[in-house]
Amino acid sequence: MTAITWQSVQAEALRRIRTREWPPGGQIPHEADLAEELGCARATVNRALRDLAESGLLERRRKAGTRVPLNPVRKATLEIPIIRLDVEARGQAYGYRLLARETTLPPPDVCATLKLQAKTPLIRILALHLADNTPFCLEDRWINPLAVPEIVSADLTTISANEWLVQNAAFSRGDFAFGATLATDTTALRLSCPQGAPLFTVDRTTWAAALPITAVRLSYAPGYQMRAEI
Amino acid sequence: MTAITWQSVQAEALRRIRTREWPPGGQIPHEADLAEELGCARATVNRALRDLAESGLLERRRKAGTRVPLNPVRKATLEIPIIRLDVEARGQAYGYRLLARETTLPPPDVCATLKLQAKTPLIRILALHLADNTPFCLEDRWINPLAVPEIVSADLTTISANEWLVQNAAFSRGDFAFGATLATDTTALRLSCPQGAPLFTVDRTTWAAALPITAVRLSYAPGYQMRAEI
DNA sequence: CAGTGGTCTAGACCACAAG
DNA sequence: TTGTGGTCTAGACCACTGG
Repeated sequence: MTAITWQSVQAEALRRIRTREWPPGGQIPHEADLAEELGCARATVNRALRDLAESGLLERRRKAGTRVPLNPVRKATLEIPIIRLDVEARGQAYGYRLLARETTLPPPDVCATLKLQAKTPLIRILALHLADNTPFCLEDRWINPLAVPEIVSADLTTISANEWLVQNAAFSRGDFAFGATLATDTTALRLSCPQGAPLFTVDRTTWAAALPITAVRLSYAPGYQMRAEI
Repeated sequence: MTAITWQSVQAEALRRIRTREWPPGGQIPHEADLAEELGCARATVNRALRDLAESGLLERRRKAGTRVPLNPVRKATLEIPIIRLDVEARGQAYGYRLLARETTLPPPDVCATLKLQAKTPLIRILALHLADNTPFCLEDRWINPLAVPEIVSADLTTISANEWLVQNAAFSRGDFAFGATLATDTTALRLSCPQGAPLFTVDRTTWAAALPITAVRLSYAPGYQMRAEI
């Protein structure tokens, strides 16, 4: 008969935060006290409060205790699916077209983001993702063949580099930067959109430990929105 | 003498996923088996695998067991600070200017996102956030006074609505949509940027249970990037 | 129906950091 | 130094869901 779950403890904690029974900037009781008050084990309280701390609603420090932050930095979770699934989730038919593939020396900015010597040849991929036969997203990618040697023999005309890498190059770390850019003339042509249209872009870099795997810029067709919840 | 932590179990699990010792699409051993193999308690294995499942690297289902997903949907964590802290974290001086404040009937699209009757008057705020005295972000906000009555007497000339709401209106749910828009003439004027510049925008709606609190569009000055890690 | 993950407990020890 | 959260354990029961 365990009516008390960590979720119920969490809900009660949330209530106290919202009602300011636990005021912003203030300490809250120790885990042990709360456990006794609520009639459950300390581990249960720990689970509830740790979870709140991970979403930014509490700050916990050993010895210092737990407090309600004055300026909570909320954490939203962003789901990063492969592009094909993103399209299919919208109920549209996915299409893919490889526009270019070459092995060449990367420009300085790509070297910098990947922290590579300028003389390392990389594989460059240019590809278009389609939704219901209209351009959805333009993929401009650089791949480090030293990190994923199998890529050189991969057939990237039927499967996108995006998807191939997700399935074949487990990475340990990735950086994302979201921004807005103008459609240049060539980009506009490829995305079938007006020149000068505002494009939502994602710059992403992935690493296997210290070894850079790939850097990619995804330029989404006008109107695209990336969603998240909190 | 507990040399085995849930982090070490997680690292071992990650290794097996990366080396394909646990292949994509395949089942992995039960928690109990793993616990025995690794010489720790099942709770420790549970903590490690649950955490991996939360980042999308494993799929767990009662009775069905745990498997490595074929197309992992990775989860990135976005930190959403109040704008002032965002500016200050860049080492810039924060500034704020209230451009307009009125109580009026919202346009249909705002009613729709907030799921309100068209005849509900809302508070509209237009404000500019500055970094080192240059425009950083334009805030166009609608607030439901029924959700936060105290707002009507708040002095929003010195503290931004952004900050005031974070501190005074604990919300339970929020939606985000990130996109790119063109700077219109008036927006360009306010952000001191060329007309037609690409702007990174965030549309955010927050709720207290079923009660809509606020809808806001943040338009960032050209060049702004939002970052995340995985 | 039965196997798997989900969770709770009571107790213990430990790591960290504030004072 | 010492209080606080972080974690592990061993065992137990439960909830969900696949077969």
